[in-house]
Amino acid sequence: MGRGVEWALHCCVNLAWAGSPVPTVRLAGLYGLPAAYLNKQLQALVRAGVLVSVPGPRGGFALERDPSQVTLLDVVVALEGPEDAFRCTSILAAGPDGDPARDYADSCAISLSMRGAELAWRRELAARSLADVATDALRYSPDAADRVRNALTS
Amino acid sequence: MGRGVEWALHCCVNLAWAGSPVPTVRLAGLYGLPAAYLNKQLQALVRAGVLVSVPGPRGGFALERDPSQVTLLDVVVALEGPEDAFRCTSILAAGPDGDPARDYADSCAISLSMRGAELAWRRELAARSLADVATDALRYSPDAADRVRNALTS
DNA sequence: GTGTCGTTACTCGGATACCCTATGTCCGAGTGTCGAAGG
DNA sequence: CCTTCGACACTCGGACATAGGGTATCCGAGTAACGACAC
Repeated sequence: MGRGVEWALHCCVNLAWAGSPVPTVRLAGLYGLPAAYLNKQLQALVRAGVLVSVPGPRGGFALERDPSQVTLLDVVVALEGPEDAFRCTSILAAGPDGDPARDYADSCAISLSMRGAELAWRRELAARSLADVATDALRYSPDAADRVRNALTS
Repeated sequence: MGRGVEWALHCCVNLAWAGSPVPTVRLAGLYGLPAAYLNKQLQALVRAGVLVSVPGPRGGFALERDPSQVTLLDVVVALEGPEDAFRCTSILAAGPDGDPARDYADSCAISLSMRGAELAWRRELAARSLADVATDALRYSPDAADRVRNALTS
């Protein structure tokens, strides 16, 4: 999985705390990340409908929806793509008595097992929203939101 | 995820049906796979203790344990490595009031959520053995085992 | 004082290089098998 | 007929190329803010 996913998740939580648009340079400066590359990830989130971008001075990125309406799965899918990590290429089609024209993704026992595991993974990610994560973070360090807001608006 | 995982899983099920050592060329020939590269994957399975390799004529690869004692997770970990897909690099350490020396993997809410999801994924894979998969496959096409045995010993 | 306009600086967005890992290929070391020769 | 020996063929195992995607960077298009100017 791309490293940009970690950056994007942290940025989304920070944007939830910020409330107003924040430029990429400011977000990247928080953790010393390469701003231009982070920009690329945030663009993908805009295309996926997770963020909105505001051009010009006082512009930047902001959450499109309420933090409780954005799941971790939304962010991961936006950056990694919708296809599963395990790709069934239907190699059974070339096997003994296999039908070269058929798609075995829905009948091959291996494909089904792997897909079941990924489904469990997706279910966990879909059950956790940015708001949940932000709440957990505040439970651990209650003034994190204030510190982030200060750092982003200084 | 590497494409070799799919090949390795199918080969493991076929080896369970074969019972005796099968050379790489024979396994690759079943599905028209590149034999030398498949060999590389099988070597990794040997290093992980999933398969045993027998050199010389009448040699090849065979399962080290009973098919019911090999889980899908064993095969995946052998090829993809034990580390999680999501890598927490503790970028919080560089953030506001972050401790540059600390490892945030066990306290960062994002890291914990992602790890929880991967744990669910691993649990699913660990719950399915090669024997389970083979049984499911036979439920769909009952003579698959015979066909594979014939193709491997012809 | 107020409205208008031009300049400016700031932001995103896409186009452009680079590098590492997955992918694919090849040849050598080791070993069991088979056959022939000898007893 | 049985044993022994030697050559052979087969297999794994690791070392050697290649390609595609993640990673990183830069520059141009567009826009809102700000200040100056005219009324």
